[in-house]
Amino acid sequence: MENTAPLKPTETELEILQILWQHGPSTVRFVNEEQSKTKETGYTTTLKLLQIMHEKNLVSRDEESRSHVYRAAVTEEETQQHLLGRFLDTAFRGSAMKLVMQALGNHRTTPDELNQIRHLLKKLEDDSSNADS
Amino acid sequence: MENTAPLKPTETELEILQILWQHGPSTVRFVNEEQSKTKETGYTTTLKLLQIMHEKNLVSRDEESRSHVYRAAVTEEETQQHLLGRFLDTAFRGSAMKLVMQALGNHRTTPDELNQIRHLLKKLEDDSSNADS
DNA sequence: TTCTTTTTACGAAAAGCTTCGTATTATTGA
DNA sequence: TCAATAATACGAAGCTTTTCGTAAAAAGAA
Repeated sequence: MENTAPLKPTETELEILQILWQHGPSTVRFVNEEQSKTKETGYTTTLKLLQIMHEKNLVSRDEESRSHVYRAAVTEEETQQHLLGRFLDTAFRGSAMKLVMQALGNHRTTPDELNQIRHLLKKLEDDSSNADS
Repeated sequence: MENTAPLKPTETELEILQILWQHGPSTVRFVNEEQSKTKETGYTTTLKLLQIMHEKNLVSRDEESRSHVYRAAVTEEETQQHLLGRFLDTAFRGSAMKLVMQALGNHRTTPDELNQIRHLLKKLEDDSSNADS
C-alpha cells in the first residue's frame, strides 16, 4: 500500500479542490473554466495540476469517457480540519481562542450565525460538565 | 515611497516573526538558537532570511552594535488578521462561521475560554442592535 | 479517408522559497 | 601585531510549486 492522501494540498491544489467540492466530479475543461473566472489559467496548466493531484491521491478519476472526470478524493471537512490545525500552530501559536476571537470580531457574522455558535457553546459546556462518563 | 510591508510572510518568515514577537528585538544568533530548538538550522540560513525580511520591510534592524538587532516591523495582530483573511477565503471559502465552529469543536477549549467567547458574542449582539449609529 | 478539433501525456522552463558555502569585514585577546 | 573568532554580505545551489510548449492519441466532420 501507498495509498493514503498526503492531505497537505498546496494553494493551487486547494483552489481546485474547492471547485470539485462545490460542483462535484468535473472534467478538466470545466475546472479550467471555473479557475479562469478568477484568474487566467492555461488549459494544460489545469490538466497538469489534476494529474499531479491524481498521483498524490488527492483526486480520483474516471477514465471511461474520453474526457476524464475528476473527483475529490478527500473530503472538505477533513481537509479543513487538517489545514486549520496547521494554521492554528503557525499563525496563532496554537491558541484556538485567539483565532476564534479574531474571526468573530473582524468578519461580518449574521445574528443567525451568532446564534448557531451560541448553541455550540452550550453543547460544549454540557459535554464538559459530564466529562469522563 | 515603497515602504509598506507586504504582510504576506512565508512559512519560515512567520516562524521568525513569532520568535521576534515572543522575545522582542533579537540578534541573528539568538533567533538562530531559538529556531534550532525545533529544527536544526544553519546560522547563515537564519541570517539570510532576516536580511530578506529586512528588504521586504517585515523587520527593521539596529546596526549600532556589531551584531545587528532585528525587530518585527509588523504587529502580531495585523499579521494574524491578514493571514486569517486569506485562510478564510482559501480554506473556508469565506465562511467565518464554519471556521469558528470547527475550531471550537475540535480543539480543547477551557470553560473559562468559552466564557470569554460568550462575552464577545454578547458584545457583538449589542453592537449589531444599534448598528448604524 | 483526411483535415480539424479536443484531449491526454510529458518534460522542462519559470518562479518562489530555503539552505548553504565562501569571501570579507570587524572584534577580541594573547 | 597577529592569529583566532564572530559577524555580515552575497551568490548560487537545491527544492517545490506553477506554468507552458509540444507531441501523440482520440473523436468528429467533411
